[in-house]
Amino acid sequence: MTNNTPVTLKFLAEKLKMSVSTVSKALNNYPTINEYTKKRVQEMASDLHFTPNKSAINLKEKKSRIIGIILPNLLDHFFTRSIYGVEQFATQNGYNVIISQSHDDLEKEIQSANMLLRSRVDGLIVAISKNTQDFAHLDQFENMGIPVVYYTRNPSFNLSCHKVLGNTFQGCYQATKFLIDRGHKKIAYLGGPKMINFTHDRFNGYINALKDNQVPFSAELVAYTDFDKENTISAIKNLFANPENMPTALVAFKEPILFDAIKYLRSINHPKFNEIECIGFGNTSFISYLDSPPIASIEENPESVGENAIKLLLQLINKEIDIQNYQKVMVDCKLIVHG
Amino acid sequence: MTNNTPVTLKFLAEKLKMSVSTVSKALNNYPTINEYTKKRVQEMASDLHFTPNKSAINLKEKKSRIIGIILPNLLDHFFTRSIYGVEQFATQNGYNVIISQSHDDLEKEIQSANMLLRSRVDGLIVAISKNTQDFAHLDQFENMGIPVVYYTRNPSFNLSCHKVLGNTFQGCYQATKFLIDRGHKKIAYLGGPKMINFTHDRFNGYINALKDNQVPFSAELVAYTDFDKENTISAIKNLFANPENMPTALVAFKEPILFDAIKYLRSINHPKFNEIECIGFGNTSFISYLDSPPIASIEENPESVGENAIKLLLQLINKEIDIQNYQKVMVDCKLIVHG
DNA sequence: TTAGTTTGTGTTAGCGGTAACGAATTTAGA
DNA sequence: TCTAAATTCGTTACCGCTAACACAAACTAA
Repeated sequence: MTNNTPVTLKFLAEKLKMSVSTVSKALNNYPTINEYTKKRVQEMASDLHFTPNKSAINLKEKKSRIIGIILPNLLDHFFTRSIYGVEQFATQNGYNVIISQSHDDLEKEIQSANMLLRSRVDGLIVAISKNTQDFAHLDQFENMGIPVVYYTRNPSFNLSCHKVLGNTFQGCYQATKFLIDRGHKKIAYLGGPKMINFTHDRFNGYINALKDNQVPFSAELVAYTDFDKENTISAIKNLFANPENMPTALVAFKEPILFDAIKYLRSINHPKFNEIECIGFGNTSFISYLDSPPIASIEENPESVGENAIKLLLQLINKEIDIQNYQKVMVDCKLIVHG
Repeated sequence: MTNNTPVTLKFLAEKLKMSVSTVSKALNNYPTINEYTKKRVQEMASDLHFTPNKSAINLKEKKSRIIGIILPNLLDHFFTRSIYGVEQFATQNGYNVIISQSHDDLEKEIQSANMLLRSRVDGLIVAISKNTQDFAHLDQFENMGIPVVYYTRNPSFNLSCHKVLGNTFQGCYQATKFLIDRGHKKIAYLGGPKMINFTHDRFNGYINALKDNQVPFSAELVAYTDFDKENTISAIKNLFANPENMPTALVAFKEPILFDAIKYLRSINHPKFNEIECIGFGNTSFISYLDSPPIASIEENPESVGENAIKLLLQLINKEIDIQNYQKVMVDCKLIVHG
């Protein structure tokens, strides 16, 4: 059943004994084409399963109607959920999406960027790898007039770029405030890698909530970890080291890390384990299966982050916003209290 | 910093006072071009950040070096892990990957297929939606000479297609055998939606393990559910309804569903709860956080499934295997016994 | 009747590359 | 010294599609 002659406009034109341009215009519903002619062409096209060649159109139109996304990985539900928001809105507006994972590796991120550049994407949405310090591979896009929107993970020091972020300050503030309102005075904070930009914002949310509610800050109650379990455990050990200053609550920068912490605390039979109340960023669906679940989750609304990123990107593509007029969009978090 | 004149071959040629073809051949390292000329061209190209336009190349070459993937969704770790296998091998061979989610919706699957067809992907890897009965939108590809490999979810009745599957029969057999070897005689089986093709294979694995080990089969110990929690609970109620025929072990078709089952059994304070041993398909990372974890997991090796799919696809693209010579590849599961 | 409009279709150039073919220059062999 | 064979680069057609422009036929108005 394999056709050897591809069905092109030219092929249709020959079959119909018309010119290619008439066929093209008929298929694109040009007003200058006779209705009867349009019908004939469109019928022939569907009979022969004509599929326009996107490469040819891209070449001619100088746009691809493709949006590129670069993100660290697809195993993190934050990212997969954010893609959902991007895809929805992109598809509605006639754009397709190419997703590329960097696996948090700068080299792979550069490869992905170059690939997407060659593919002449109309715009790029990117969450940078944790090692990205140099941005030459991403700056190329703007140099070619292709807008770039950084989302979530972004070059924090750089103001000359478009950003869409979760309002992680507000999320952490709200969580801390919630714990204070429940009577906690010793609230520990377990932060993430200091290279990732939101780490600092979250800490500020924590600090500000303490201040605004006259809860004294103690440096002993703050520790940092990364995505490694061992480091998390040693951070937790430090937080719970001083019997005079024992935390009764914990805010963690990411839920799986919080689960490691909870698991450890239980494994050592912490005397007041049942009284410790925890909150982490994420709102993982697995929480319902845990025996000692966090009291609440900070829902980061990844779909909304993704949707805001693509909305901004499309405005930039359509020149509704000047590419040099750098935007910063914040998406609020929501505290989900678990039954 | 935005360049208004795009850097094309023509532009380079004018700068260098050479012809486009010389520039093209120099960049592609043709042996007929003088070494010194090549050096000049390549330096100029990198100075001006020349990026070849993929659309133009695709149009000329009649291939895109893009592989399309259609899958139900990215929230299921089986699929995201399988993508990893595909991407790795595709990238190594100079192919890029476009991922498109169907969200288990036939209409979206058709849209994705048409989009990928217009993009002239060189090959397609697809896990069909649970509602896909008609395959016209996928058959188009083969009609145009573009190979399609079905993976995991595939049209079970159709032999005229390429398939790469997890050996779900073997996985379920092994799990059942493991439980038998641990002395269980009453092993319940919780199956998935009957429309999904692997459901039947898994059941056969279960049945055959029983037979081969002279464990009597009881229809009371078999129930089916889908991805809905309520249905899972009512299935579990049925399985544990008869006090004369109470299961001591359980094999479930997917881990999150198994977790729902475990949670329910514990919530009703099942008298022998601690003695019940469970196994599910998946090997979710969350298992380590559970208090009553399954005794083992059936690791489906999604990365390997993905890798086998792309390997087969590339062989088809390269005509190392005839497109009509339909292949079926099985990837074995592995039983992972926990702690 | 003649000129100006309207309507419908064809001609053609160009998007950015590739590569077959031709042509000019240099080198080698007799 | 002269011819044949390399070596190196340019000319050109083409991939599939779009759209500006040209153009012919039919229609309208004066």
